[in-house]
Amino acid sequence: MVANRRLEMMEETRAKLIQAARKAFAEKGYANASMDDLTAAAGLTRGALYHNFGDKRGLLQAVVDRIDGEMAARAKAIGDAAGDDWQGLLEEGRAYIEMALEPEVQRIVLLDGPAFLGDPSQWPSQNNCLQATLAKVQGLVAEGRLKPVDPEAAARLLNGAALNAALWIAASTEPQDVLAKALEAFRCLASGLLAKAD
Amino acid sequence: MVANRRLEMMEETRAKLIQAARKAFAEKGYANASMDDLTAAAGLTRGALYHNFGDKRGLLQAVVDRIDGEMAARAKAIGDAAGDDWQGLLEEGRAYIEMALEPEVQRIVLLDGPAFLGDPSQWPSQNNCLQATLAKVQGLVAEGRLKPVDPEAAARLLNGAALNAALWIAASTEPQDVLAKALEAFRCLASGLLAKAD
DNA sequence: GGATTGACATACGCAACGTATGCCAATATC
DNA sequence: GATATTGGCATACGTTGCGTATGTCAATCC
Repeated sequence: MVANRRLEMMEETRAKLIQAARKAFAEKGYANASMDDLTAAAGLTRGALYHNFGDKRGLLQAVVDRIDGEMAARAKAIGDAAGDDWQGLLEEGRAYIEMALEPEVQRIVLLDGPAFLGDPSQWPSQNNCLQATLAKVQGLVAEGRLKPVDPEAAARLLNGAALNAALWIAASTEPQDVLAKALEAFRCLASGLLAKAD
Repeated sequence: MVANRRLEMMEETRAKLIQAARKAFAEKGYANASMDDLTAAAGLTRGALYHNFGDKRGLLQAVVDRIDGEMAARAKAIGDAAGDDWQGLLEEGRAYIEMALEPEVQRIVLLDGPAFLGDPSQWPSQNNCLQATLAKVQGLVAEGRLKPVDPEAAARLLNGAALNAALWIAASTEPQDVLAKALEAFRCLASGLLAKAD
């Protein structure tokens, strides 16, 4: 039963480091986060870091994968909850915009991620959020409810629009007000994909 | 006539540093660009840098402002060349996507800029590109050709969509093919803003 | 129960940023 | 026109932080 106690410890170490990194990266940004401070906050040293993640970028990669996965799960749950696929797509967009308001998501996944890891679609995690949106668009195109547009193109542009909306909202002094405007504009843009106006 | 020879020299120094920085930042990224190397390539030392720009971020700021200004000028020229305002908006979007394919623009303005300088709309340069798009959208809304959507919201989401399209294209192995798909999708999305289908 | 593996800590070297200081030419002052 | 002064830029230094090489100790293996 007790299997490998060492592997258990290692998983715990990785979890502690990822947790501390989420906090540090979100607060100071990837570039300004000190690995000494970060590991010390987790009750470890840089030794554990380089042993488990190779280098600083490896840790960022792990953190991004984790958050990206959580985002995709939330978006999928919200999208699936809507009975209608089209409503699901809109809800997913809304969820994406709202999630992007969280400092962790915004700073780590949306700003530092692309800058230090390169284009998100090339990430090993495969950008789960994009995949979720893509699946919905593909379904709607197949049903004929959307114009015969390239599904990947549509999904990517929708995601990009949502991202910028989030950055805008986060920087504004009236987030609620701006959120409403952004969602309305998002609905307008998305409706351009419809085969016929609803 | 000869006015201040020292000020002339200083302008030249600033220009040389900005030029070298454009190259270095585009090739290695902001974080990995060494100020020693960069200034040496310009025939200067870090002394000139800190005297003229304060710090490394100051130089990035100056470079971004410069490129952003050039982009806005090009986009405006292209948009104005179209007789129709709506066509102008689409052309501007196309121009934005295509410009974002240039490594300098992509790496410096779109990736490192937001990561190290924060939200673009907060930049002193005021994000000229966004302003140009915003002006066109405002005009079209006033004419009643677009739905009464918040112009700033629409402009920001359009820009965001274009940006993601560019990242996608740049990372693809078939840029021309992907560019076509992206432009088609962009047209679809934008048409969602129209008061009535054209 | 000794040998070995491996997870993590410790110690070191190096690169790069920012600052303090120095130098020298261009302007100002008389 | 000679001296004083300003300021643009170079030089020198301290500090921080990453990555690697080495050490240590507990958990598994034979």
